[in-house]
Formats: sequence, C-alpha cells, structure tokens
Amino acid sequence: MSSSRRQYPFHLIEPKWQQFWDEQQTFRAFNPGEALPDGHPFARRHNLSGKVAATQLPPKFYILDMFPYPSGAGLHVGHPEGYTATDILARYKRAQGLHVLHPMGWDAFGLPAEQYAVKTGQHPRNTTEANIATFKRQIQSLGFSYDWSRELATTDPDYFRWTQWIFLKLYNSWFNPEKNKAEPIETLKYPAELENVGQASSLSQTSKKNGDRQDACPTNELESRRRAYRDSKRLAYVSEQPVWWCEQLGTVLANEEVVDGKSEVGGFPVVRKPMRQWMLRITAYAEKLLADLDTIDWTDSLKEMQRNWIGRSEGAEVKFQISNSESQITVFTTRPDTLFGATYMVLSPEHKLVDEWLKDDGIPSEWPTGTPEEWKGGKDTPYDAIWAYGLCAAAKSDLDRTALAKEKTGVWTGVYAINPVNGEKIPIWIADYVLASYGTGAIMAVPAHDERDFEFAKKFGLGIPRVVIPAEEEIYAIAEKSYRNQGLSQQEKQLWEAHVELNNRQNAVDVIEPFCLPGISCNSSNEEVSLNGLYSSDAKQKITAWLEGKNLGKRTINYKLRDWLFSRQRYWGEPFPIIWKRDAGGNLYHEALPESSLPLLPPTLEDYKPTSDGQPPLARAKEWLNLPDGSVRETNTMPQWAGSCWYYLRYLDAKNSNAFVSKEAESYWMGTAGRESRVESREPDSGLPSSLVPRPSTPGVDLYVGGTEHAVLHLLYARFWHKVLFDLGHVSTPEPFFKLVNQGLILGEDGQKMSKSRGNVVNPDDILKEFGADAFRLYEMFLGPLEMVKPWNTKGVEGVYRFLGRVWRLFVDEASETEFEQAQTTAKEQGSKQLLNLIKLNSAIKDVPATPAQLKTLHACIKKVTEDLEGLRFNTAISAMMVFVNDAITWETKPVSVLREFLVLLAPFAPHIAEELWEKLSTGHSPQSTVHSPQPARTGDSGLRTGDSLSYARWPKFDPALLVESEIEIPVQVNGKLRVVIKVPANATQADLETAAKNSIEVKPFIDGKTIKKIIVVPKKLVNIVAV
RNA sequence: GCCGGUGUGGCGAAAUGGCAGACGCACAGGACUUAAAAUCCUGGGACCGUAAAAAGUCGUGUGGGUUCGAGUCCCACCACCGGCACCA
Repeated sequence: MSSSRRQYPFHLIEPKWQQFWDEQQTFRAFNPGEALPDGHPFARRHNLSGKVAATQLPPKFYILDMFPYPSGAGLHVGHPEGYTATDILARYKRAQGLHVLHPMGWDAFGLPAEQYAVKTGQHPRNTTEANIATFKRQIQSLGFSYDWSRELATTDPDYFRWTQWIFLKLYNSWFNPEKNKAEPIETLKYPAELENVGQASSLSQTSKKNGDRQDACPTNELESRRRAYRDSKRLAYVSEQPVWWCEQLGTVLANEEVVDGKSEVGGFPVVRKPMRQWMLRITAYAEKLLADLDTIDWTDSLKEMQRNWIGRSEGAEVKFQISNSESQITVFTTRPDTLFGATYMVLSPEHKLVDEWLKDDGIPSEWPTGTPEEWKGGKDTPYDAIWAYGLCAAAKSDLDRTALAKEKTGVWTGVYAINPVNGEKIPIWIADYVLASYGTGAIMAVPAHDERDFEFAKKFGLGIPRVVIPAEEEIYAIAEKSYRNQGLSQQEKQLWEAHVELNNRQNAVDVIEPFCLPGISCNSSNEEVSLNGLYSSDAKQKITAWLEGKNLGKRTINYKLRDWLFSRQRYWGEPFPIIWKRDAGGNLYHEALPESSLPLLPPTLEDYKPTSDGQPPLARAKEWLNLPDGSVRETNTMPQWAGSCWYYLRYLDAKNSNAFVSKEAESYWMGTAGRESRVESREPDSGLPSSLVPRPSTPGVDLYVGGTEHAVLHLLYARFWHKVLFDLGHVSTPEPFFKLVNQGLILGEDGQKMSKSRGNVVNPDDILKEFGADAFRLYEMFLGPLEMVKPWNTKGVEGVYRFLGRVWRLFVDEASETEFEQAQTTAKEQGSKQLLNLIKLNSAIKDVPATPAQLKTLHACIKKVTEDLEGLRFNTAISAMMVFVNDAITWETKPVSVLREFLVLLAPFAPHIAEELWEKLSTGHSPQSTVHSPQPARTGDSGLRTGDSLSYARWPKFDPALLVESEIEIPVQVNGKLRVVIKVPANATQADLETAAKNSIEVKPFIDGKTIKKIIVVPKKLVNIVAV
C-alpha cells in the first residue's frame, strides 16, 4: 500500500494550512468587549473592528464536543467521529455568518493516571500532561477548527478552583420546596423548637464563638442542634448510608459505577458498607430534571433513558399499625386501590425496624403455635430467623439479590400488622426482594395483583384474594377485535386471560394467575368506604382521600433517582474545601473553607495508596491534613464527574480569574443577551429557504455531540448543577444543552467492538499517514448516518481518498504536477511547501460564464449539501459532492466561478485541500468573479482579500430557478406496475400527461380491451392507469 | 420482562406514500503500459430466457392490513444491538 503513488500531496498541504490557521488564529471566537485583532478574517467578514459589544456581534453558535479523558492509549477512530461532525458544522456555520464557539479540553482527573501513580510513584500530573500532549497532537493533526485559546483541563488549579467554588455553592444552599428552587442556606427557617430566641447570631459568628463562651451550655446545645438541622438541609451533605465499597480499587463507588455487582472500572467485586460520605441532593431536582426534558431538543431515546433513570411514580404512602405495639410501618404503593387485597407485609432486611427488633425485642420469643415450618427459615425462634436471614442478605452481592430466575426467599418475623381498611391481622415478613433503597423499604403485599407478591405468596401459602377484575367494556372491545382477527397486544391478552379465569372459577376467592392491570375493584369495602365497581384510577383517588382523612396515609410521588454519592477515596481528584472540627460537646462537625482560600491544592505525596487503616491517600499528608487550630481537612476527593459538570461554561471565559464565567460572556454565548432585539437580520439574503435561515440564538449550547455512554450520568449531573447555578442566579438558562446528538459507535472491520484484545483497533495516525486528514475526515462521515453504529472498513477510505484525488485533478495541471513530483524526489530533505507552487492550475479552468447545465449541476449540489448539513446527513452530502465532481471532470471548459463555489461547499469536510485549491484559484484568477453577476452584496462586503483563508468565505446560496427542468421524465404505471417512462415538457398539464400516457406504445398492450376505471395523475411525478 | 433503535445487493449505504438500490467499496471486462501500479471507460439485485438482446416473473427480516400505488403508514411476529431490570 505504502508503495502506491499519492493521489495528491496532502503531506505538504495539511501541515501548511494547519500552521496557517494557527498563526492567523483563524478560529478564535471573541467575547463581547474583547478587541478584535486587526485584519482578522472574522472582523473583515462582519465589518467589525476594535472592541465590540454583544449587540454588535453576529448571532452565536455554540457547538460542543464531549471532551475526552486523555488515556495513555491515545486516540482511536471512534473519538474523531463526533469531532469531525461538529467541525464540519462549525465551519459551515462560520461560512453562514454565525459567530461560532467551538472549544476543546480535557477531562483529566481519573483513575488510570492514579493507578499508574500507585504502581510507579510517578505523580499523576506527569502522566496526565503527557497523555494530553499526545491527544492534542492527534486531534490537531485532523485540522479541527477549535479555538485553542480556550483550552482547559479539569486538573488545572485555575479550573478546579471553580469546581471547588461550585461545590461551596451547593454546600451553602438548600432546596426551598415552597419556592421550588435552591436558595442560600441563610434563608433556611428553623423549626419552632430550634428558634434561637433573643439571640440573632448568625452561623459564622457561632463557629468563632467556640472558645470564649464555654459556660453557655444551653446555647451550645441549641447551636449544635441548629447546625445539625442546617446540615441536614444542604444540597451537599454528609451521610452515613451504606455505600458500595470496592476493595481492589480502594474506594467507594456511586450506584451508577456499579454494574452487575462489579465495579464498572476493572470489574472488581464490590460490597455494601456503611461509611461517612458526601452526597449531593439531586433528588430535590428530580421533578425539574424530568419536566424540563420537554423543553430541549434531544432524541426520544435519550430522553426516555433519563426518564427511566429518574423513575417517577405516583402512588400513596399507607401506615400500617403493628399488632400489640405502638409502632407503625409506612409503605409506598402505586396501587392503593388494592389495599383490601393486602394479605401480608414485607420489610427489606436493612429496614430500621428490623434492627430495633433485634436490639429492643419487639418480636415474640417463640414462634406462635401453628406457625408453618417453611415460615421459620429453619430456626427455632423468630430472633434467630431474622438474624440469620439478615446476615445472609448482607453477604449476597447485588447480582445475587437481583438475579432474575431466582426463587424468592424470606422469613416471618412472628409479628402481625393490622390492615387499616379491614382490620385484618396480616403477617410481617422479611425478604430481600424488597429493596431498602426504594420507597420506604417496606411494602404491603397484594399477591392477586402483583407478580412478585404472587410468587412469594404461593411459595409460603399466603392468601391471594382477588380485589380487581377486568372492566367489561375492555373485554368487549377485545372480543370484538379478536373476532375480526386483529392481533392482540400483551396487555389485551392478559386482560382476556384474567377474564377467562374469572368465568371459569366464579366462586373461588384466590386467583391462580395474578392480574396486574387496572380494572374494576371488587371485595373492597368496609363500613365507611367502598371501592366496589370503581375503575382503578377512581378507586385510587377514593381510598387515598379516605386514608388522608383518617391520617393513615397520603398521596405521594416516588423517584428511583437516588442522591448522588459525591466523594471518592482517591488522590487524583478535586479536594473538598471542607474542614472538620469539634464543638464544646466533642461533636464532630464540618465547615466550609472561605472562597478566598481556593484553589485548595492536593498535597504532594510519595505514596498514592490508601493508608493502612483504610483512610484515603490524602490522609498520608500529615502537614496538609492538620491545621494549626486543631481542625482537620476532609480527605475525600470529588468524583471525575465533577469537572465535567460545568466545563462547557468555563469555555465561555476560560481565562477569567475573577469568576467562573463573566456575566457578559455567559449571557452572550448561552444566548440570552438581548434576545428580543437581535433577531436575525444580519444576512438578509442568506439564500436559504426560511426553514434554514439561522434561527435567533438558542438558549444554551446549540449542539452537543457525544457518545451514548453518557446518556444518564454525565448529562444528568451536568443538568443538575446547571439548574442549581440557575436558581442561584449564576447562569441565565435553566438547561445547559439545547440540542444533543449521540454519535454511533464505530466497530472494527470484523463488526465487533474495537478492543485491544480483539486486535481490531484502528489507529488514526496510520490512516492519516497514508491517506491524509481530509480523507480520514471524509471517510468518517461517509461511513453512514452519524447516529448509527457502523463498522470501519479501510478500503472505504481509499474510495473517498480517490474522490479527493479527482477533485485535485479537476483543478490542477498534470504536466506541472509531474514537474513537482520530480522536484520533490530530488530535493527530498526540503520537502518544503514552496514546492507546491510548482503545481499550476488546470488550463481548462477559465474565467468564463457558466453554461446552464453547469449551473444546474452546481446548484443541485449546493442545495443538497446545504440541506443535508442542516439535517446532519453528512454521508449524503458527500455523495452529492461526488456527483458534482464526476460531472465537472468531464467539462471541457471549467468556469472559475463554479469551481470556487464548489470549494466553499467542500471546505467544511476537507478543509486543507479546499484551502490549497482556493489559494491557487485566487492567485490564478480574480477572486471577485462569482457565479451570479447581479450580486453586488456578494463581492462587495465579504471583505475577504486574496490570501485570506476560505474559512470565512460566504456559504453559497442555491437558486431554485436554475434547477428547473424544461423536460421531465414521468413513470407510467398500469395497475401499479411500471410499464414505461415518458418524456414530457415540464409544464405539461394533467390532461397532457394522461393523453401522453394512454397513447404510449408501451402502455397500449396493457390497456387494450380493458376498461379504464381510473387514472391517477400526480403532476411532475407519475401516472397510474387502473384498468380491468 | 420493560423501554429505545435497527433489519434493503457480495459489503457500507440511498430513497417528502410515487421509476428500490443514488454515492462508494469489492468484483468483472476493456483502454493506456514492455509489464504492473495509478488513471480512464463499461457492466452489474435474483430468477427465467437468449448467440447476444428484448420481453417476462420475483424482490427491502416474516405474516397480515390500508391504498390506484407500501422499503416508507397500521397490526402481529422474528432476529440483532443498546439501556433498564424484584423500583412495590
């Protein structure tokens, strides 16, 4: 392969233009108030100079890639897929006259660098910096139009200083349910018993007072209770909950980082362990995170994933009195209408009542007489049974507990509860099919109408009384449908089965198949309330109202979403700006460091392992750890997600040392500055159909492209932080990412996921060396639709590479190229770009008017490429350009004006070759000549000069008039089958078409001797003759 | 199990309900060449035909339906991919 002749000298062209763009800062974006450099092509294109206010700048377009974690392995071909797509769009939008922000940075904290440090003792910063350098070199070699002046790394103290700052905002805020937003913690009202009567001391004062008021014991007591209350309300709080501890990684993990009972990174076993952890109160935002999905332009599947993750469900909490006891058990249920069918209850093994019973003896010392053997779990007393079952559950991995086919297990506690609606005594069980972490960790079991409860009840011989039956109307509808032989859905089949069972077993109380759909309540009444005859939705309302009236329950909404476990026992992450102190009573409490102390740097260590007593590595740095006043630093660090939660905001103002982003930059780039006044009017004749005219700036990032692997975590966390910042007035939009697209995975040539172990990894460096960056970019896009999963095929790169070769030959003179080649072999070591000057323009390129046919070819291409770019259909846009070139290469005379506009279309996709040919065209021919002569606006104010990059050249517009055909081909069908294609004038009437079709020789045999029943004529499309 | 996505030539793919397979890869034949590479031209869904054509039939995962007309819309099913999964 390497022996084959180069299609064109990309090895000289690509570095030449990359250097040019870099030197000219071609792709810098400018913040409001920033001075535009003299002669910058952006300034010239828009007739701007000096310091420019937000209102004078063109509308913004913020196009963002998910920044990469710079791993040691370097880039693989999957990374540049999204980057190429965004780069093409960035260049396209620039050509359209928008002010494009297109930045790149590094998500550089993370485990691999730390693990390497543990092994080698090398500071993770060194590895990280080396990896960033590799990634940056590789990314830059692809010619992406990033504004590198805004580059950032999450590991940079100037960056994580603000990550810590945002953490302090979270720490110092609470969620006010009345206003439905976060507020500074100072606005928190204390419950009456904690009101600090007569002493209006503020928080900061009290903490300083520690030393001098030792005698004020009651105050201290009150203060510490107030502090505890306050701390329990913060958006960042400390919790002792059980967490996933991974021994091998030496850290706890978030729920989201545990997959199938193993760590997502490394696949090591994890166990539940109670530890003191920092949590972020993301659950307070569950409703907003869910509701606001409707305001953003994401794919349905992505929104659906987030909805499922948040997992909202409406239902009721119901209190059950425990028999012979003061205590109550509260359960959450989505089917309060089935309350009359509850025949037992289940507590999760971790339920706090279980602990109480084991400690304080709320359970009978003996099994009640007549207890079935299988209820006892093989133990002699309830105590032993509960104890043993709890141990057993704790030992099980998550995988074991949630295994699908697993048979349900459980033990009876010997205790009964009272069903509040009918006073029945129902047994309370402990079983691990009830999760401690969802709802209240306890359920009422309605075996007749819940699969799981049914399975359990059958195994242990518990009652399964029916309290819901299918609604008659629904059954009628199904009967009718099945009579008409229409297929039935799963639900309809279930309804039907339940109906059949009911008919066959009229008198049976217990059901033999659970019925879990809504229906009509039965057997559900007491002296005060009856649900009988009501449909489930109505029954729910009625029973909930009754329960509320008796203070036995209330309507509730529950979420699957848990609070975010935010601390890690690692070195290579942001340290928490938090210190720990003891109050006079000896209670440990935490306090935030002042903002002025940021950034809080991690200490330098020799050894990056956790301490021998299981403390995080930061605890090794004694001097760092212990402060002179006796307080101690927090030794946890933040998770990798922290830095990626807000990086898109830092790009807006990456060098600002006074704020995480300035108000002006934020409101301009996030699209909320002067929205009313700045409705698009800058480019009056952009030539696009109205649907394609650039919209007024959208709120937030205009387009965010990245992999599906971040569908839930990163995208949910980032939305959460953004909403907090919004509530606190630090950003001006409620959502960060207006439009989001997931690029599909690129598989190896064998159709398998690329991985080292399969040996099917394609290294972009190799492709670049052989075919060049432009061919690589083109191929990544030509592969198929952006969102699809698709296999790589290096042969396919050759195809687009050949296309670029044809483009090259369309423009250059072959004889001069031979000269260039010879010069290149003799003057090898120079290999200089000066040699490119030897290559002359093709002599067929002339400054002549284009023929109508040529214009048609060009404008068809402009139309297709423009529309496809708007719809992110890069693959078909490329094929349109191939069609153009295949045609243009046959022209004897090639008008400069046509080729020039074609280059503008090609430039976003293959910018290097486009720039080179543009330059040749400009030096060889007047840059003023364009396709349309009567267009002073075009040539006059673009401000571009010979020698300017074509990056700011105007995107051509297509003229529909040029695409009109004089004669068109119309397919003629008889009875839906194609018989002939006839040629008619484009303006033929329906009657003309009909006559022409009927008279066609090819059609005659199919209609002769038949009656023509109907003729369908679709103007400009087709004729269909129906004849029998 | 639930949710979402995808099924079209040898391969990647394209087609506002209106000529299925644009564009590209691979392949075959030809031109150029001493030869090869590169380049250029030509061909191509399957079947049935034929010396070669033409004509004809079938064809977008499977089975139904709507329609003058379905890859496209509706219903059911199958396969593969991704996500969630005892969430009460």
